[in-house]
Parts: sequence; structure tokens; C-alpha cells
Amino acid sequence: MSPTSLPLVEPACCAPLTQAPLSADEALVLAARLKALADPARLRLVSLLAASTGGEACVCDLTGPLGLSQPTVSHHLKVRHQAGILTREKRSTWAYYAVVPAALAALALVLT
Amino acid sequence: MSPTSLPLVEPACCAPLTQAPLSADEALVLAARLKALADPARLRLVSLLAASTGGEACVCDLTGPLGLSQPTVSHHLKVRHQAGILTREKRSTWAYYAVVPAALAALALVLT
DNA sequence: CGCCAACATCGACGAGCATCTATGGTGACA
DNA sequence: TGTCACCATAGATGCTCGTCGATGTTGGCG
Repeated sequence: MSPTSLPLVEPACCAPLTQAPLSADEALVLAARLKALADPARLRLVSLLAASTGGEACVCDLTGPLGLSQPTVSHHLKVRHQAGILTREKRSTWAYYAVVPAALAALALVLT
Repeated sequence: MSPTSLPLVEPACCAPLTQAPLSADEALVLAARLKALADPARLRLVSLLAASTGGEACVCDLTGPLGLSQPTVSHHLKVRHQAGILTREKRSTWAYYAVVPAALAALALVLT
């Protein structure tokens, strides 16, 4: 998809699915956001981050529990950061990622 | 994945993502359910069905608005029926599909 | 200044999947 | 009983994407 960032939080994008039929464009945006979560590794990433102290963790803390290589973890983090689901903060050598609660809430709302 | 049906409604499966870290198995199940929605055509299917009178529609009513061939629509409906998101009722010549509201609600709950 | 650790990027490979055309099965109706 | 919709299945194809190894970049430290 687009290599640039995809604003997730601000517009609720669409009304709940069960209200009005989705346009092709709206469906495209929503599907992209759901795809950002519809993967075992990415779901575990979210829960690992959320359960960490301070709600954040660096890449090196995640490769172990996930059983994935460092480039793969870094790739997932980047994709989901672009989707607006994660925040990224670089402190010296380490890059700390955290979950954006509003992003998940917005998706949940669409499912009614 | 398994060719047989996948029970979606009954167990909430997992606690909200932000509570406890997900096991690999739980993540697999959840991801499968999210993937059943993470596609533009399938999202539009849900909204079309939900917005129809009586909350149901037959295959021939969906191919037009979706712009997809009949086998493709039939395929999507089958997959999501197996995922527990849709119900199927055959009346004479037509096959009517409807949304299971509880299935969407269960997914929304996991996103907290 | 030189070395090392943490992270990002690149290129490639393989699995999974959405879609199509063609075909089979089934119920309605004259 | 023959014909015609409606729907499901089968097989094939092209694309997306998750994953990896290799390499580049940057900041800390002796």
C-alpha cells in the first residue's frame, strides 16, 4: 500500500458496519487497518507492548518472546507505526514502541 | 487452516489485548477471525447484508453492488460462514445469508 | 579514534489467498 | 420431462505479504 503514513486515529472513518453500506473507498481504508492487526505476530506484539511496564518496549525485548528475527520484528513495528497503531520514541540506542489505545478503540467502534 | 467450521461466537477466546500477553495459540485463532474481515470485499459484504431489509440477502443481490463474479461472492460467503460470522439459509432456489451480530461484538470486545 | 550493540533497510524467497473461467448440482415451472 | 435460473465446486493464475540473511546507520564507550 502507500509507503507513507496512514492516519488512523482522527476520523472514525466509517459508521458502524451494521448501520449503512460501506463504499468501496471506505472499505479499502478499513480493511487496511484491520490487516494491520490480522496476523498472529502482530497481535502478540500489541499484547506484549500493552502488558509491558510503562506500556512500552524496545525491539530487543520482543524478538525473544515472539521467536522472530530482529528484522522481522522491526518490520512489523514499522508497518504498524505507519498505520497509527504504535508510537515510536528513540532514546539513545534503543527505540521504544507503545500502543495507541484510541486506535484500537476506533476499530472496535466500527464493529459496533 | 482447518477446512471445517471454526467456532467464533461461543468463547470470547481471549481477554482484551491490553490486559495480558497473548499466547501463540490464542493469537492464531484471533488472527484467523480478524482475517475473515480484513478484506475490502468482505467488509462490504457485511455492511450490505446488515443494511438489507431483514438483515439478509441472496448471492444474486450481492454480485452487482460488489462488482465481483458469482463464484467469488459465493466463496467469500462460504469462508465467512465457516468462520461463524454469517448464517446461511437455503429457501427453494435462493441461499440467504445474514450477519451474526454477536460475532462482531466478540471481536470488538477483544480490542477493548 | 576504533569497536560494538541496537535498529533500520534491502533483496529474495515461499506460502497463502483473492479472483477468474468452466463445470456440476438442484429446485422451479411449463 | 426438458429447460432455465441460482448457487456451489474445481482448477488455475497472479499478487500480496510474512519471513529471512546480509548489509548499512547511528550512538555509546574505552
